Amino acid sequence: MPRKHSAADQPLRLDNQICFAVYSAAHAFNRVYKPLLDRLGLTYPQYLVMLVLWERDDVPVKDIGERLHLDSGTLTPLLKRLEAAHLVKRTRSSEDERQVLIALTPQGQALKDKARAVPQSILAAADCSVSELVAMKDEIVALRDRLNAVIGE
Amino acid sequence: MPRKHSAADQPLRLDNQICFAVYSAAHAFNRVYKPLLDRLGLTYPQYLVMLVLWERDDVPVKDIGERLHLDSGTLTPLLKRLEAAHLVKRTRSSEDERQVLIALTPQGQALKDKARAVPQSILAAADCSVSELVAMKDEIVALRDRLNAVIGE
DNA sequence: AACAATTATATTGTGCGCAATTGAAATTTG
DNA sequence: CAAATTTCAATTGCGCACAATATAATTGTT
Repeated sequence: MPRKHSAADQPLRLDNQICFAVYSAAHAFNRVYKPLLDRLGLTYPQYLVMLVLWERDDVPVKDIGERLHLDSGTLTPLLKRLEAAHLVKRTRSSEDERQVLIALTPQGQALKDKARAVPQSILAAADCSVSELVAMKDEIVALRDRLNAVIGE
Repeated sequence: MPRKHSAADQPLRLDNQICFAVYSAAHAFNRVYKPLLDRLGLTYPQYLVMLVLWERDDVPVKDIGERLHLDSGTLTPLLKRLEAAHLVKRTRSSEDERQVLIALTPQGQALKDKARAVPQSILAAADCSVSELVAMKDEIVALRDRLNAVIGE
């Protein structure tokens, strides 16, 4: 008897690819964030860096990179733009001259208050319960970590 | 009595953000795909375009853009690179001179065979069952579509 | 101490991704 | 049918993202 077509039957179909689901969801998030972050004067990757710094300040570039899985090629120019916007200060560590420590300016600290409205707006846009989102987040993180394990880190 | 800290308590913590889970998962996929797609001479976005074309050929740029949620600013140069690689041909439609139709070359068609190994490798890297992946994919697509609904499309 | 290996950041080059604008072709409207 | 509007692709400019390389500082080894 004839079977229905399933994902396993047509692995090259775009709509069967979880990677495209993730890819397009990331872009959708970006588009939802854009107007919210425009008010803060931040791009989405800059917002991620600020989230890291709002948790802990005065950290080397490397720590931010490990947290966000980004390298210096991405972070150096991004951090220079944040410095130009007077949100962070970049200073070479005196203990280890190789390191550049990133500290928040008073404006950078103050921006955290304006940022508190952002997660609420995102939650509203996602249009589902917090517990559902947390469950999905945990699944996606677990998948991400398995993928990262393959490429060795 | 004291409560445990939950995601809802600390909405600005990086690890509580589903958007970062999605963002970092997309990058993880990219890194897993890279060595596989290098053998095909494709980047990941180029691979997505080829997936669309392998399903249906000879389509206007706009159709590809709608399928992948990408605009001409992204697609025009990407398609020119695919043309330079002799994988597609770009021709203005005679019926509607505004449209540029994208057709696969014989090499572009032939590349599909080499691409069949890719999804298997990704499945292995994801290290979980097909049914789990399909379930996650459907959840992520549903979330993406709710986000897209908010920004109006 | 001298040398080699490692580490942290910076730089260069390529390819997205998207906003804003342009220009040409098609459609709608008066 | 002519003018206004809409549509499609291309272009420009900016900001990631990452590979590859460079440079300087630190650490490890003999």
